[in-house]
Amino acid sequence: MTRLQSEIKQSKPFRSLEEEVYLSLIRTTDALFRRHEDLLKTVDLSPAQYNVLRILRGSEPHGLACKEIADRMLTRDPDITRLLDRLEQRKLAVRSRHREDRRVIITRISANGLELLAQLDRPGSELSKACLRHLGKARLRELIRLLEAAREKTG
Amino acid sequence: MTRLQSEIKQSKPFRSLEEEVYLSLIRTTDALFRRHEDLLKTVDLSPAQYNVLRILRGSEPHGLACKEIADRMLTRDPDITRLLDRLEQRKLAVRSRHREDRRVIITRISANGLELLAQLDRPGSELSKACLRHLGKARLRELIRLLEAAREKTG
DNA sequence: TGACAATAGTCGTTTAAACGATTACATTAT
DNA sequence: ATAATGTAATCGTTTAAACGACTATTGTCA
Repeated sequence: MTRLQSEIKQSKPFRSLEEEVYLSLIRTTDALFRRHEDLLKTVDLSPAQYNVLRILRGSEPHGLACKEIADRMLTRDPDITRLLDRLEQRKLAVRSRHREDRRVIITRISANGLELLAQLDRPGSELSKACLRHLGKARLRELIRLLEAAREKTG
Repeated sequence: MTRLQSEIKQSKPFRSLEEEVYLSLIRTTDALFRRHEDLLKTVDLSPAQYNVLRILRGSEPHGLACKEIADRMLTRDPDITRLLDRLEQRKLAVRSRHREDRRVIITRISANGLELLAQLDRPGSELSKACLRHLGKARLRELIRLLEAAREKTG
């Protein structure tokens, strides 16, 4: 009986190693994700909003088009427009139309947005460390290698 | 420049190995998750609904209380009631009140539900394999070990 | 040039996720 | 016995996710 089996109180063995890896990935990621979500809730941000703000900070001072933001996100979002609407309403981002290609809207992070991110940098970093530091550098590096290898065939 | 950095077109290095692992987990899991979601969409099931159906199949012939279902889920769901409502409406599950403790509702998977799951077993298993088989047994086992170790401090 | 296709972003609508409050029943302690 | 506490599940409401249709602008090519 594997550890994951007992965690989810499953009596039957997994169909395959591949399936066990997939389920283990979901469970591990969800556990970490929830804790980060809790942190973000303290400032009323969703993980996707936080992700976009960090992308925008990284693209300063030029800003990015919607589609470019979508490409950079960790998880796919089907409606960037309204996500940006909410950030703009809260004055965390600013939008403006591109001069040359008037189809494009350029979004930049605002001073407020930068401030909010700055406030989250330390606790976010500490949280990841608190959850994963016990693995040690060697195993962390190995995990990164394996995850990259796992993504190879996912399109 | 790491692989994940170029995938998300990030110019700055990660703050720490722990943070890189966390982001890599999200990206890897999301990629696999999406493909499974697409499969489930063909029969109009959400991943959470599918998860519950499999839990219920595993608990046959006794069925489970709501809280027990919640405990076994891969991801936390804040409203099992309505998730089960939908399964019941579609005749994939059946609910009945516990005789001894009348607070408890026991849910069981229906014949329809079992049939639907049976129909998904093969393609689901094939999908995981298609995404991960290239790692080989040794690396799959190593990945499982590392993921279990990663979950140790996540509560 | 002018029709047609491609691209960028937005919007309408349906559905479900999330949160808190609430009901119903069981258990415990006094 | 009964009040208080705990537990199981449900429900009301707000908000956002998801999907497809739609508008606006640019690019292509006969």
